[in-house]
Amino acid sequence: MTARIRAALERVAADLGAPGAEFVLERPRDAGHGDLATNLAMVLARPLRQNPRQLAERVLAGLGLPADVVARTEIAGPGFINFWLAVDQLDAQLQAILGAGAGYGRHHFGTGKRVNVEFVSANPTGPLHVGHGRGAALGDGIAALLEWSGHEVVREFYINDAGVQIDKLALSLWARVREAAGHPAAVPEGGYHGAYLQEMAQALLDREGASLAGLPEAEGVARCRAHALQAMRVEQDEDLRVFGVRFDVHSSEQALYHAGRVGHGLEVLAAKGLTYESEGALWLRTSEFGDDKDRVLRKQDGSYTYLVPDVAYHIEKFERGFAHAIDVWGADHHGYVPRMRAVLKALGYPDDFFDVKIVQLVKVVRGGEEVRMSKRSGEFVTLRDLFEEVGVDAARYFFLMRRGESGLVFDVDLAKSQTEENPVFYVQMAHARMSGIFRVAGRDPVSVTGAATPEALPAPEDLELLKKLGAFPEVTLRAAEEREPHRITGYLEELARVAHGWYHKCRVLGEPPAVEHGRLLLARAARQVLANGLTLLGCSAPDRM
RNA sequence: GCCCCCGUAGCUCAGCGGAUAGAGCAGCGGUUUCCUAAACCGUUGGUCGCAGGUUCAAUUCCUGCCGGGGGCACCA
Repeated sequence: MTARIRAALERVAADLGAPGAEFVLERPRDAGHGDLATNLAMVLARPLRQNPRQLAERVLAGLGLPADVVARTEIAGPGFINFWLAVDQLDAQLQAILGAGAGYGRHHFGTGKRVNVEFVSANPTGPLHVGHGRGAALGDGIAALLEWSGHEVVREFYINDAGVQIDKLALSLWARVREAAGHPAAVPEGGYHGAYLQEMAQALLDREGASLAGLPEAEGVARCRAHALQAMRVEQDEDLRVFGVRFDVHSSEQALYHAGRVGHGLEVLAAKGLTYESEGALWLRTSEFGDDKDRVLRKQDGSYTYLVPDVAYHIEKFERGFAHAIDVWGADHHGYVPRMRAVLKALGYPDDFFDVKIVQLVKVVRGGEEVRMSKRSGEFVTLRDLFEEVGVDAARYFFLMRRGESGLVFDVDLAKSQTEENPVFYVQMAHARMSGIFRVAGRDPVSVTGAATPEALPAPEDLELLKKLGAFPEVTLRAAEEREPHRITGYLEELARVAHGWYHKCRVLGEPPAVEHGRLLLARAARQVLANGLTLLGCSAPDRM
């Protein structure tokens, strides 16, 4: 439908002497401006040197769209052309929703493209906290949006299992093991003080025996390192599994070294002439590609900086054949973005290969007071604490409600509340109500088929609901293009509001047969779209609450 | 000092360069013989941080300020 009008507009633009004019044909925010509106006449005003409203008349005269497609048009405001679609197009829209079913809202612009979405990638040095949860929800949400647009998506978790932080973890656990066995010991400067390491130490002693604490330090630390890495992985994986996030690939920093990928990365950079030696260190010329300054790759002491394995990792992603590599990073890494961009640009990768989505901090509020978290002191809110308290659905939904770049206030009381004020509840309730109609009717929604005549949907609320349902594919398209799941939550809340209003105003069961049938179709469509949206966000769509 | 993000209603936030800037909550006023009142309807409330610029058109793009947050390493 939209495509047909767009094509007609393009033809008229060409006829008027402005082929290829860039105009917009969209669903206006204000229902009083029709079903579709275009700014074509205003865009043409400048090149054709003519008044936009006069041009709009010439455009309309040249369109020649039949009355069974467009029922009415008008020229409004500074030169907008508004279109009202013929009413029987609305039944076509209803059939499109029911016909597509669980696939309604999917797109194909990504077909044939492989995309890598890397997220969470928490250091294996402690339990996942709420910030990781936001990253998990966002990364999974973006991955789902990309799948919905036809991409082949790989969800990937990068394990920073090498480097200084892991050394500290191993030393910290070793200290706890010694301590628990009655030896004098202290968690080192800059180490991890959380209670979870005391528990882990005790569990390790129980399993291995007290002799563990008497091992020579080097061996004891090595044992602790191996155990801590493994145990943290298991714990994080389990949290994520319960949270509904599954990864296809776990990439390990250690493995990158072992597989020679790090050396390969350095060779690739050197072969492009991007590196040079200075002051005993090896540098990368990132400043020529948008970074503030050049960056060190190999320090004076011969060890590599954090950048090296990370660059090697992104080279590897490119060489694995991904069209896009999307990283979800915490706000504390945002300063790192220009540097990585510079490197990949220097390597000559396409501009749209690498994209970073930043998630700002999460502020957890309970009873109107902020719940503080501090990894150092060991007092923090873990992801598990949070979703065990509010439920996985609420946690995922809340994490996705805001754009990643915005700070997020997570109101625990609101997330738990079973009232209209809680957006997850509100949206799920709308789905449950639609389901309730079929339950009372004793019918399977899928069994309701056929066409809806205009007489079968007599109320303005019927048409309003149908229109809102019709907007879903545009929302998923834009959300996928921008990689912004919060657009889905916003839409679902609008849809839920319209659906609740419709439910209240428009009876279904017991109406004249034609109306009952039309509204059952509409309820089925609404239930489908609500379910599709919730599924896309990783939330359940309950039939009753 | 430099970089990034944010600044929109009392609060939390939406708003691909378009029309009279929206929603939820809070406030005020209503609604229930009814498929879940766990709901619905109406209404009050705005210098879109400030100043320039580009444009037929700027909350949106650009520049500079102001305010809030985050980041600045041969740490990860």
